[in-house]
Amino acid sequence: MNNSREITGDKVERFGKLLGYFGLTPMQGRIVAYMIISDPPEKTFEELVEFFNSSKSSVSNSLNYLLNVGIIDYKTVSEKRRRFFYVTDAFIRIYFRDVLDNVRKLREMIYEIAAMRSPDYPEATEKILRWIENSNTFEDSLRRALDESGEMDLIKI
Amino acid sequence: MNNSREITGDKVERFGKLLGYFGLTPMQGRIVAYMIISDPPEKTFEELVEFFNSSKSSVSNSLNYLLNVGIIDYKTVSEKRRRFFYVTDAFIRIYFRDVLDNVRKLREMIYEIAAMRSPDYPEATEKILRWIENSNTFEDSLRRALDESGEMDLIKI
DNA sequence: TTTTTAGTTCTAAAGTAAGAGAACTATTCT
DNA sequence: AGAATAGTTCTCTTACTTTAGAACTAAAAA
Repeated sequence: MNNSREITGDKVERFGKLLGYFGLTPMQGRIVAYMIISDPPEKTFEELVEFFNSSKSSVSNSLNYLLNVGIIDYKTVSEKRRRFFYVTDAFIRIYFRDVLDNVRKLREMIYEIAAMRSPDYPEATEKILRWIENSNTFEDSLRRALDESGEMDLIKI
Repeated sequence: MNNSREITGDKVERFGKLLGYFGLTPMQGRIVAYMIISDPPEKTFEELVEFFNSSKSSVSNSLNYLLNVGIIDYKTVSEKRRRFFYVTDAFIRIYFRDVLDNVRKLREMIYEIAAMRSPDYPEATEKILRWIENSNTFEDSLRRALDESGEMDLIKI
């Protein structure tokens, strides 16, 4: 238990880095990772600043971003002023919602382009129409997966 | 037709920017967008440098990246030295393959964390197990969608 | 009313990444 | 062999992002 802080810190860094692939900055990733890995899962502003030995501004901005997109939320305890932040259930679905949104935009754009292409290069246009089919396949299955995993929590966010 | 170059350029910028959400740099996005929008769909190095009025290094690096990940390919014409680049069919699936890969890594990491958590906060651990379920749902449907859209072209890349 | 708590906001510094420009290279043509 | 083609590779600049540090603020406590 004496070097568990080191081990935890290392895991937080590895997990935090992985979260970078999902669009979080290093500090945002670290915060989410730390909340998931350590006990208790609720952390205060001050605890985060201290654990990471980082600036308050960095933690403040990171927490506000994470709150805004719904990855974290907080609870209050009566007779206590500070907030206790924790990671929400919606975390993974938020990422997929963004992916879905991008694919929808892409499909719309490709559709627009297919419609305005000259008839001189039918093969090129056919290829584009296949992309639209592909996009539809991905959109449908993503949407189904989102529904399956319970879109309700997302809506309230 | 006199200002079609302007209109095309504008569409290329808008589409290119959208491709930025899929992880491409502005120049990579512009190149892919231009190849999709304009006729003929095959473009040479020199044409790209000229159309975008950009540096050869930027186009060279962008093309090599796009070739490496399989978003574009090229054909040669006998008795001609330069290569004719075009966007492959695999384009959208490559993006989803990356998403799938990230989700798999995330699930593995979450699983690892869930396994080593203390039993003191069962609710937190339960939440994590729900994330694993969620990840599985997304992974399965993405994998199915990838299979459906024909993984074969991807394998040859 | 003063002080403390729990942050926020502003400016600036450090670190990254994209693209430019020029020099360089390998192949082909003359 | 010399010149041209079709790029590549290197270094530098500019722009953008992330984090730090310090000053500031609103609410609660003393």
